[in-house]
Amino acid sequence: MGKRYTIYDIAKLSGFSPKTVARVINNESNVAPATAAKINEIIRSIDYRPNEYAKNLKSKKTKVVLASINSPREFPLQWMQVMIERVSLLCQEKGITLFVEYCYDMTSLDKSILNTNAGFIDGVIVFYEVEDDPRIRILKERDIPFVVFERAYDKTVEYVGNANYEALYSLFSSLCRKGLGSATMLLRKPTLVNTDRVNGAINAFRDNGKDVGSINIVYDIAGADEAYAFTEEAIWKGKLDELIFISGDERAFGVYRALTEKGIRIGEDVSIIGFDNIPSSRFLVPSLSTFAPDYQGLAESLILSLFPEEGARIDRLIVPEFIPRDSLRPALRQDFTRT
Amino acid sequence: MGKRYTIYDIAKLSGFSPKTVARVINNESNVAPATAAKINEIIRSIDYRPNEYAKNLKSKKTKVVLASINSPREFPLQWMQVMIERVSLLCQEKGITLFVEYCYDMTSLDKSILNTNAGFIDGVIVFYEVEDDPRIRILKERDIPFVVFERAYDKTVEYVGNANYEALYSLFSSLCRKGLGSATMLLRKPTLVNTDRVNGAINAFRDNGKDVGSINIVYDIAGADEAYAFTEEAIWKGKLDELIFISGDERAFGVYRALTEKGIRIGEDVSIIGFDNIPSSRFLVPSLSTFAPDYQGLAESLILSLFPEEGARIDRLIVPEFIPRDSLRPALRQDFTRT
DNA sequence: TTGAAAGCGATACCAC
DNA sequence: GTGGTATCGCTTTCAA
Repeated sequence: MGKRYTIYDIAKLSGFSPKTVARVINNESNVAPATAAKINEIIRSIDYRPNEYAKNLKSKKTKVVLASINSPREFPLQWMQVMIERVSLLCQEKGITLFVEYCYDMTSLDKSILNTNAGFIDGVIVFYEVEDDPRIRILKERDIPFVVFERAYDKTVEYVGNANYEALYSLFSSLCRKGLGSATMLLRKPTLVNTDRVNGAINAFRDNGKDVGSINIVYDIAGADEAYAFTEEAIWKGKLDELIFISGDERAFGVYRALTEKGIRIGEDVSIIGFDNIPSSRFLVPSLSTFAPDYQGLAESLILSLFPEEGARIDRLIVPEFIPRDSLRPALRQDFTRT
Repeated sequence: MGKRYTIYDIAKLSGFSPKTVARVINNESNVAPATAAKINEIIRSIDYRPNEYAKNLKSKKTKVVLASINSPREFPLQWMQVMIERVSLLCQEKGITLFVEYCYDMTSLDKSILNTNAGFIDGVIVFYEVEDDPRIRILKERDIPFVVFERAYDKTVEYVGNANYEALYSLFSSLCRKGLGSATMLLRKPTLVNTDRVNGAINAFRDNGKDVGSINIVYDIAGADEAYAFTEEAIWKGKLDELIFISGDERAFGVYRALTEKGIRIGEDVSIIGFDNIPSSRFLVPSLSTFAPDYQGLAESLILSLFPEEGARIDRLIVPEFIPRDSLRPALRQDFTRT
């Protein structure tokens, strides 16, 4: 029961040699159609499935990708899941096997696949890279191909991500032209992703003849709690800017709550913009304006940079689409071309 | 460069036989301490890593678990991500390798790992089982151990999940005693998960001497959009019940929006309860009451039922904790013991 | 306590 | 077109 067949069994059953069976299995040329037909019939009838381990012992055939996720201690952010899902589906299409591994503690990678199974893995996607990321050290040491998602600290390294600078530059340029005078940017850490976003906004202000000092950059907004606390304090101190950009829609919920509690009207007294376009954003009252990353495109570029394909262009920086919604003051909301 | 060492290299380097090297690597007994020390030293110095494929060719040693996710077409729900993260971390601890695979189309599983690599995989966690799930057919055929997350349609099958019936029964009992008279339950499909929830609520009504007819069960609420549309219509028709339970916090956002737009006060005119305890729930205004599943416990039970451990009890049904918040009318909110 | 040799189930190379 | 056989790197069995 449950006996597993091998090519030798098929060889015996068909009367041909194991090599010929292998030829049929791998769709090699130089096999008589009749032979192939006969062997294929047997393969089907016994429900033969090759042994993955044997297949990869002599020569590595199966492509294996590892998605390594340095999970932030906060509740995971939704875009991550969409990203993984897209990557998973793509891998399936291309016959790539996908591991997903979360790691909490960058210092104890001992048991991780990344560290243990060199030679087993053909490519790694590094999510949430940190400065001097030990994962990247290991990957470099072991000569394993990898891509980082979003701009890497390590400049020598390939990455794929949102065109954060361009997105923010173009958004704030447009807003400045419509009369925006001041803004607050709430961000987690001064990561490269965030500094790109900040620089985009600042340069837009400058290039549109506005006072760069009117942009208030605030870091250490780890989650919605901090966003709430910050907003509450800003209201209390009477220091609320015209617009708040907050990195990550999930965090925007904290801003909304603080504002709502204090009776400040979002989309009228103040404008809010998020990033990621999680589905719930549409249902906030008023609906949250945000950037929608091209998750599918990002996934494709990620896989392509691990396994380049003839003639396939890799977009390393993909511009997210701005989705204007009711959280923008009417004056700021106009003239965006929704696609 | 990047030459991979084998046990033969180590044998040569140490002067012992490959078998002795293997003994050391696998911590077998019958090795002289001095021998072990010497060999271990060499292993460390050359940064030896065993070949996974060779290791598993003769006899399967590595445990491989596949998380198979039948992804709903809607944006993925957040609890799924938490679940996977917990499972991933647990696998890491136990030296289990975890694959994650999403599938959209239950009818085209051809390219999936599940279908392709039998013999490679030692256990599967099936998420979002559907009726007559082809995945389960394959798993049974191929004799691959598996668990289903949440109560399975297939009665012959092992599962681990939330104690949905108990959770809803106990909640609604408590609410009935505090005077709840009518309620609406918004659900996606009449899955077993949902019918358990429904039955829990209905029986609580009955056992507390309330009219079971006052519970309004509504299916086909796939996402927040449908929840919004339903609520809007209920308001318009003047048919709003005292309380709305909605399966999945994400969907509750639609209810909130409809209610807010119409000026109906949540937590006063009407009470709302969700399920999943996503972090954003706390930031809704008013904060959303919900059930918090024990994700860690669920992950542990899932892995344990795939690979039972001596003396470890498996909780197949884990009661989620009810988190009362401001979305409950004060009269209904009292007397819950927050833990 | 140690080692020799025979697999495991594919692939690869070279004959025919 | 087809087949023989060495080979991949480890485990297993049995003998010393």
